[in-house]
Amino acid sequence: MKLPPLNALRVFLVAAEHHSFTKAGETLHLTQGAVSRHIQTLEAHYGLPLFVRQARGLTLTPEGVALFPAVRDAFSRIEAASEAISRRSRELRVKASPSIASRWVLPRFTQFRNRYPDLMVSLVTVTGFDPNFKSREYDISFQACETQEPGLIYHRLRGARFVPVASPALFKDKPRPTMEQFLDYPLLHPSHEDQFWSQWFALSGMNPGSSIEAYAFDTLDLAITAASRGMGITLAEESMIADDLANGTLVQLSDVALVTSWAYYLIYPQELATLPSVIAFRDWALSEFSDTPPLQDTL
Amino acid sequence: MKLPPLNALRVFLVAAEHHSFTKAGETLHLTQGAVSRHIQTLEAHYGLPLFVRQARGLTLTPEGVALFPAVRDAFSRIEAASEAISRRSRELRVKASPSIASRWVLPRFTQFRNRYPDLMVSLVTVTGFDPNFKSREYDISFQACETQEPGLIYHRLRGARFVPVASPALFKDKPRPTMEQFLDYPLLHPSHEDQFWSQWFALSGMNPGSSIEAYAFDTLDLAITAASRGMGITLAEESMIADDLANGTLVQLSDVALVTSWAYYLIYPQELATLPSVIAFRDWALSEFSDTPPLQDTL
DNA sequence: GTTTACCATGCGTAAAATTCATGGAGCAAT
DNA sequence: ATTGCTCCATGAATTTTACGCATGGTAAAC
Repeated sequence: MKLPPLNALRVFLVAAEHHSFTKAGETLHLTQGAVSRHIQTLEAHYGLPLFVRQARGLTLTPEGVALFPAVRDAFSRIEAASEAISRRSRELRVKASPSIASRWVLPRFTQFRNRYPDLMVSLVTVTGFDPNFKSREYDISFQACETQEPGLIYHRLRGARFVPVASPALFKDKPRPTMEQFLDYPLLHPSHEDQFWSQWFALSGMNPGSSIEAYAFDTLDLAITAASRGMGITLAEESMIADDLANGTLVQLSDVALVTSWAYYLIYPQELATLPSVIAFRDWALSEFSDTPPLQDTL
Repeated sequence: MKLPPLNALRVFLVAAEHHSFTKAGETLHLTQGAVSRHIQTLEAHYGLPLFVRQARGLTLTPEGVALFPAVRDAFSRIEAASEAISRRSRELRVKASPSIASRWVLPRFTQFRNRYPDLMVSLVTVTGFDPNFKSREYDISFQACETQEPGLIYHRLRGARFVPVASPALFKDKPRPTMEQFLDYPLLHPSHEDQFWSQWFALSGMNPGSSIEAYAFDTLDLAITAASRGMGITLAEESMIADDLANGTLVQLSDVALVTSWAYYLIYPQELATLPSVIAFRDWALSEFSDTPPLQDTL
């Protein structure tokens, strides 16, 4: 394959569009002389003239006419593909469950955006997990999970640890309840399915019986919000309540923590592992969210 | 329109095809280091990697995969168009009537081919004249004509002048015939239609009567060939018999020349006027065939 | 451990692109 | 004709870029 000088072709294209070397030079931020030389190079390559130079204006020779649409199409094809792939490097869609989104990601999100102002980061909070990223609705996902799918890269962030918390207003002037006194208050369940409270009591050596008066919530986030409004005592994932404990909205009622068998992971498809946006977000998330020092990346 | 560095794109294409910078370098007659730098340039332009470098071999990132077909298609489009237009500059189809072809063009043709060995010149000897070159079967034409069509460029070569010639063998030991004795020999007509002999005799002040014993031929060439074989006396166009007179195959029997109202022209379409092959052939033909010094080209 | 086969990179040089300044050709208006 | 204007072409100098060379590093294979 013997291609003509490609940069000269680019100049040819612009010159042919403008019917002027001078205007082409302005468009390309070149002098008129440089344009002239590029065209000469191209004409020498083909051994024939591409433009008819007249004092009144520039016209294409039949060969120039034949060349023009091919060059235009070829370059617009390259341009389109380039645009497509460079957009992928500037956009990042992060998926998180509502709880993780509002309690983990959002509080720290502006920090990330400030560090990478050119990156268009969006937060997707679909519930349910598309395990193979087949829907392509997001690029990287915060996810609590136990199994690993092939083709995906998993970075463990931290194990989930649940501790009992409540609003200090719940107790008014009374002293904080001991473990045994928890049952005097409404127990808020952060899940409809998992029996977090039963497991936690078992861990503490208690058996409060099966009839625990309680409200159950859809998400961990909602249970925490309810607790912070004084509705009762809930089990909250430690990493989600740092702010609330710090500003006194919630108080931790015990050091006994229920450690579940699953952990939170940051997950993304292997084929996105080379994207700078994915790499940047991963590195940031690991340093922010992990409970262990950053590991050597397996990549 | 902001295009990526085009030469780097070319290198990317070859490297992607070979899955190797080293092999790409060999193909492109570059060192491996130069290829590496081109790819770096391209990756810096996009801000993302296009190749995954492994010790075992090179693979494309998803972005590289997306870019590859676009670049391949774009360059092959340019290549096809380039091939089409540069072929036009290397080929030239010359049209001439059989007489002009065999008596004018062919004897001098090798001279032209030797001067432009890269040019593929072919001689087309269709009879009949496609006045607007619409059939596109030939690029430039030798043609005797009186009228001019718009869109075509005409270069006058020479007027047609007919003189009587015959083979010296026709007269054996007898002296060459005078004008009045021509009728003792067969008169060969170079045309079925035109009454060249009647016009020539009229020019000479003779009236031989309407019943001239004669053979008529389809072309000027055939009549000359017949005369050179001793079949009789013919009227021959001067420029066609230079060789025969020089080597004694034919002898000229009179200085009286019949000058017709038409002339021979070299004709080609205006849109081919910029082709180097057309220009080269035109200049050569004018210097070889013209009976006047070269004119300033009107183009 | 050693070799091998890659790609990356610092540095010096060669080549190419670009600018600047100037010249020349065709056209239009005076 | 003459002048002025608008383009493109071009010689020379300069800046920029590409390239080769030699070397270094890394991961797999022997």
